[in-house]
Amino acid sequence: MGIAERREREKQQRQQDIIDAAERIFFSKGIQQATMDDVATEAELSKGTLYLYFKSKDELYLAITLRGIQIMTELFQKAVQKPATGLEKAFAIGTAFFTFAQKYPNYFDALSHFELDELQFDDGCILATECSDVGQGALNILIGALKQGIEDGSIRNDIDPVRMAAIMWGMSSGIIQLTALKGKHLEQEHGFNMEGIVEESFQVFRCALERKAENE
Amino acid sequence: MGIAERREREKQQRQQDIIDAAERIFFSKGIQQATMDDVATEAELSKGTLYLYFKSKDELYLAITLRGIQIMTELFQKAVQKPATGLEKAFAIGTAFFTFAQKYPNYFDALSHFELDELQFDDGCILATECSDVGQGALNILIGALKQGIEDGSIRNDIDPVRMAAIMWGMSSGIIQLTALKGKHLEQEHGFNMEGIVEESFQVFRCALERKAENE
DNA sequence: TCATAAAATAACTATAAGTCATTTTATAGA
DNA sequence: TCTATAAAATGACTTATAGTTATTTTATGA
Repeated sequence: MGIAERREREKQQRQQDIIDAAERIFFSKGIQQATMDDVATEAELSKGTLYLYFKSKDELYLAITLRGIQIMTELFQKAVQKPATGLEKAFAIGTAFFTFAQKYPNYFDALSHFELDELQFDDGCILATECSDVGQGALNILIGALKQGIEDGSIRNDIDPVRMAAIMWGMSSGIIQLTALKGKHLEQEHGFNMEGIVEESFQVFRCALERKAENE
Repeated sequence: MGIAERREREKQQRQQDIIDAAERIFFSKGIQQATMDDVATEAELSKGTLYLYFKSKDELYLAITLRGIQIMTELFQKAVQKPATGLEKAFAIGTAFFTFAQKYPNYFDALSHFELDELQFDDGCILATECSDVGQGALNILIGALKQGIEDGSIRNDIDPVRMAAIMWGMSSGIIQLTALKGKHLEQEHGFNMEGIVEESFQVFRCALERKAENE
């Protein structure tokens, strides 16, 4: 049944086209200001058609969020390719996270809002579940790096990798939100550059992860 | 002019009453679901009257946010009363921050959203400015503690207190968002308790703040 | 060529934020 | 006490926009 397959492909393509249009509108005007009519016009479709593909405006934004999380996860996967030790991998992931936030601020923003408002989506929302799952996959990469580090001796062995990954995740998110959102303000008011903040944050993590001296 | 003063007092009181009503509505239904008509009914006023006191729904929510930030700042002020050293004060502030988030989750939620969406308010918005200012005051308490710690020798002297305060602020916010929002989920899925996460986060900070051994 | 199903449309409804002409209330002066 | 005026409050109204649905268009297979 080649036709059925083609139609399915076209349907998928149309869905992606709608997300493309929604991205352009949402990212340029801001989600609050953007309307579904805007998106429909941008996608060269009627508004009703949008609702054939997405249940609501929130769900359409969630589709964009998922894209962001997927991109981030891919960056994490690439980041752990080269480094040898677990510690180095952990820092490579950290760097990738900051790079992601800088390169795709709109996706990072979407991610932040998702994490803050995740509970508002019910369990039936497939896209929300997928966002959670893919996000968990990203976290698993970090957990894996920490585990490896404990084994290869580059990371202290008195930490629980899952707990520490959660902590690093939360802390990194917080730092990036700070730098990404208030970066310019902090630079102007306090005169310190954001890369320095990020660098210093890494020092904090290094201190927490590295094996303590034997004489302690 | 005793009458003018009384009227001013009454006006202030009414404003507070509206915020009270809005809190009950917003906190129970959620901001998205709550309507200004709901608030008006709860406040036993007409909707038009609400708009005599607040320019918009967002601004009304900002008034609630400000309350939260003020409460948090007061907790910080109390927290630094007892401890002697700067390091102890810093940790007392950290504890106060976590306590605040646990005791007033709705205020913490408001604070998180404010930090994430702060830029959407223009400079003319007095309430937004006030939130920023009071929030800066809270941060200044932490900065002061770090400065004192550097002087009294309880905190290593190779850090910049302002930068480190910003980092600790960002990281703490991130951790609390993680524990406050996903706490139950993490407990069920991964079986670790939130207090442990918070405790371990403190260890990370301790490691970053304490003076290194002399032999390094 | 026609019947059918899938896809798309656009006019429609519903909801809720925000406004404004009007009414009510409180106060100061006659 | 009565009245003019200003402040405060009202609620019906406007506007904006998310979401729905009856209808139309298009593609497919017999």
